[in-house]
Amino acid sequence: MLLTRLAEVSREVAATAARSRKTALLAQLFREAGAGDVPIVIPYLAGRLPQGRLGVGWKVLGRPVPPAAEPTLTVREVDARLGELGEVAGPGSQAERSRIVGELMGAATEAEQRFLLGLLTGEVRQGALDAVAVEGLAQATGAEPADVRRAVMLAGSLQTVAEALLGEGPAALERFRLTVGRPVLPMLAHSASSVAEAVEKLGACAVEEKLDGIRIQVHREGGRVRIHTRTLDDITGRLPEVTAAALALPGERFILDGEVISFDAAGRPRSFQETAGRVGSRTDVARAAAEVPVSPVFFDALAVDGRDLLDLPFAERHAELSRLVPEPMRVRRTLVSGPEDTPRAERFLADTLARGHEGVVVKGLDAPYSAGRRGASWLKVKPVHTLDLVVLAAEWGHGRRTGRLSNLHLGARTADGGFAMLGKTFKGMTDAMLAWQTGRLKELAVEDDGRVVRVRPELVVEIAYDGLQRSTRYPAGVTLRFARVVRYREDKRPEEADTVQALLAAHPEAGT
DNA sequence: TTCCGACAGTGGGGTCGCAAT
DNA sequence: ATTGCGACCCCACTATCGGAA
Repeated sequence: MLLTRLAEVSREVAATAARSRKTALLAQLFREAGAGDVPIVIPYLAGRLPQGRLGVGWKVLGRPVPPAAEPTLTVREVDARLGELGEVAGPGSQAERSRIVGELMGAATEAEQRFLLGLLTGEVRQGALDAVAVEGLAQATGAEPADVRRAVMLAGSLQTVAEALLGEGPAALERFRLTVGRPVLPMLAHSASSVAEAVEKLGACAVEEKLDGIRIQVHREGGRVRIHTRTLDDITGRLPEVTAAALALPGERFILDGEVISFDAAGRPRSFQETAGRVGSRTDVARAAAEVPVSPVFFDALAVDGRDLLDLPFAERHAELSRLVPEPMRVRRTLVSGPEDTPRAERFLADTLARGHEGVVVKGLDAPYSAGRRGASWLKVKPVHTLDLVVLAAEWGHGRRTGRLSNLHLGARTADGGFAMLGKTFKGMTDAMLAWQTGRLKELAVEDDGRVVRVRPELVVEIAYDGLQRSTRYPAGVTLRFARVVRYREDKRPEEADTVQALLAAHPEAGT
């Protein structure tokens, strides 16, 4: 199959709004692709590269090269060239990658170049990624979409399922069962604004502490332990403590879901930055482990004694977890009978925060484990802080925000009457707000370099955020975590905005 | 040879709009 | 009405490469 066909379908998919039409377009293309091309075509149209990391970004891509006049590239050729990219390493590799990419781009037409660029930079923007590709795959093969989705969750990979399905037909889906040793996409949580709201929605529930660490899925089969992240990366080698803990448990074949986090000598959780830095260390794990030891803390069991627990109610899965994992290695929790019992949930949240944790996750007791989804039965509740900050500048948006000023630079007042930038945000704005702020900020503009528009610091905006992080990037030494716009405060003048000093005083735990 | 800056990739994430249910 | 998905981009961290010292 020619690459130009993929580029064409991707453009069509991007141009249509209806999901059903996107699905139909993808299904048609999957049918056209022969058995040899399908393993490449499906990931490409789902916006991902089968090879994973290639070491190609805007720098390696370099300057645009003149496009070819005629489409001649086949998807298999492209796949082979990109495969080469993953192979090169060591001195001179960056230049070599640039050369390969340049050659590939030179052989591509303008439309193909656009498609490849999106693929390589992870910005396909066709409004159809994995989930829509799954639907298309189901349609192309006559399988039930729900069965395909489940197989993808259990296999942890769309590609594997696609190959089996196209080779053997819908019967192949049977093969994809929960297997100890093969990672499964984890269940995710939605947000709720208060425990009262969460308990109201879920009724009888468990309220669990939410630890601010890294999500882990631990598989043990006999003496073999594997640890995976949320995106199913294998990080076993970086977490010897977790491997040891799993081997010490009185079970031979299990899959556990939990969090890995670092506690200080006093037993308080270290900052997310410290835990994440430790988990990210690969070169000298022994030293990293000595400096920042981590502990696994589990909250769910997907399999015990090789038995698949996914479809059991959470209450039963947790009972299995409790049998296998001793208390300190499980998250703390309390059971709440329903809305009338909300005060208990609120006390538990207050206690959890006092112990230095992020918040709580409220979980319905009846719900199965929804692998790979944001199940409505897990609701996280975290305290939200707000500040009135001043817009210092804004960046021009992309995609559906093209032509709108989108990403705001936020400043707090300093002692000398100026403003210190604390970070940026593009979140929380409605289309109406985007339109309004674009007009207002243009009035205040003092400079536009085509990317960033600097403005007179006069517009006050209310910002919600989850806390402070240490920063080497910003002058105050801190930045806001997960900042988002709540509303504009036209009733406030910049002199009334919050100060850096007050912010630091409000977050002594940031330790600056 | 060693150091340091820039780049790539990965972790954590919230909210909106739209299509589908 | 509600749900699911994709788009919108953030910041911090580590590893690696490439060029400067």
